[in-house]
Amino acid sequence: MSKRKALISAAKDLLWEQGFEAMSPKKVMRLSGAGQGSLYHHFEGKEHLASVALAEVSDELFSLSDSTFDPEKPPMDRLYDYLMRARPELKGCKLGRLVSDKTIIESNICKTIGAYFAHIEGHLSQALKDAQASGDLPHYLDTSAMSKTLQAVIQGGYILARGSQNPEQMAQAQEGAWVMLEALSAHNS
Amino acid sequence: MSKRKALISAAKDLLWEQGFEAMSPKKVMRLSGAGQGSLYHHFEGKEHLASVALAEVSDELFSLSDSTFDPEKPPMDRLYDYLMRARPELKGCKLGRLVSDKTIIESNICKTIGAYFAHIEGHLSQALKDAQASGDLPHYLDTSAMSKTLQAVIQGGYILARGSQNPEQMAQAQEGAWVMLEALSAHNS
DNA sequence: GTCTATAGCAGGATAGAC
DNA sequence: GTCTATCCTGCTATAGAC
Repeated sequence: MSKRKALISAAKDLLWEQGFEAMSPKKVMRLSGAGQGSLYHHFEGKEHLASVALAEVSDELFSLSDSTFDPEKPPMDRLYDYLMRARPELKGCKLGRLVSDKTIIESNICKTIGAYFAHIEGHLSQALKDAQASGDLPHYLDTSAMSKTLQAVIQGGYILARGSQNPEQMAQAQEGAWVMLEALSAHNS
Repeated sequence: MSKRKALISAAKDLLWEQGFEAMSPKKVMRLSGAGQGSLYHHFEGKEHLASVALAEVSDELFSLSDSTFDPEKPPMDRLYDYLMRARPELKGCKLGRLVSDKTIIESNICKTIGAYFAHIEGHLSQALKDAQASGDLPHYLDTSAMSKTLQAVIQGGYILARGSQNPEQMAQAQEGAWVMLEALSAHNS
């Protein structure tokens, strides 16, 4: 593996484990086995490296979500699979975890995160509309608002789990969301 | 105002605005008008100061939530008031904002945050149970799971809003949660 | 492309005068 | 209690050899 790839890989790991602030160039170097020279030859600096690493992470998460929201699947299955998927409760969302960082918010990396959120929201919104069209959910529901709500349940579940140091918090947040959705669906039939 | 109080006040502001990592002793000193000596006389160090400051924040948030969840109020009103309360979308929850920080998670401050989450969860859980008792919500709903879900919507709403730099994301996440709850309530009657 | 050496600067804390 | 001076460390980046 080239040093460039090793650096990106190490950065991805550290960004997820420790966040942007804590991802120091030295840690990246140690974890990747590359020296200072390689880092600053391939990247303009820490922020640039993080930007490239997170673009890769974003790609991976896009793929994962596109598979979860496969339009061939019945809409309620898509919603179930998204809501109930096993998640790294205590580590957090690889992108959402970073929004508390000031540098991230003020940089272009923020756009990567926003684009990811918008992508998921689009999938959720579509699934909810499809569920209405197929008669699984009542038409009076505001699918645009609900798509943000369901996405927020996941991002918030990570926060609760980390704050309590208890993975179960995420599991219950997920479960509760599905229960509510299912109840709305049942009432509609 | 004593220097001690000034330091705590400055720390509270900085912790909310910038997080724990970014709250350097120097910034606290500049904002509070106190010198190094005062800081290290009254507190053991940065972490101790943050701990004291966040204990105060926790107290304030406890009071706010106790007022929101006044047991005299009808349960659905309590839930509405909690879910739809205006919030500092882009700044985030004064406590929840900090869970991405490694130092916070590994310190005793984490317990303060966990206790706050548990407090809110208790209020939500009680309100949901009361709503069932009063016939506002169907009994088959899992109130324990749903309380985590609703709390996660708020915490997650902050994440979405910050990641998109768009306050509207929080508003919609809130709105969607209330719409779902209301729909479950209407169906029950 | 990759390395080591070096530099500038800020974070975090201590010492000791007042 | 509060101040200033000082210290050590680690973060971030540059320089220049190989």
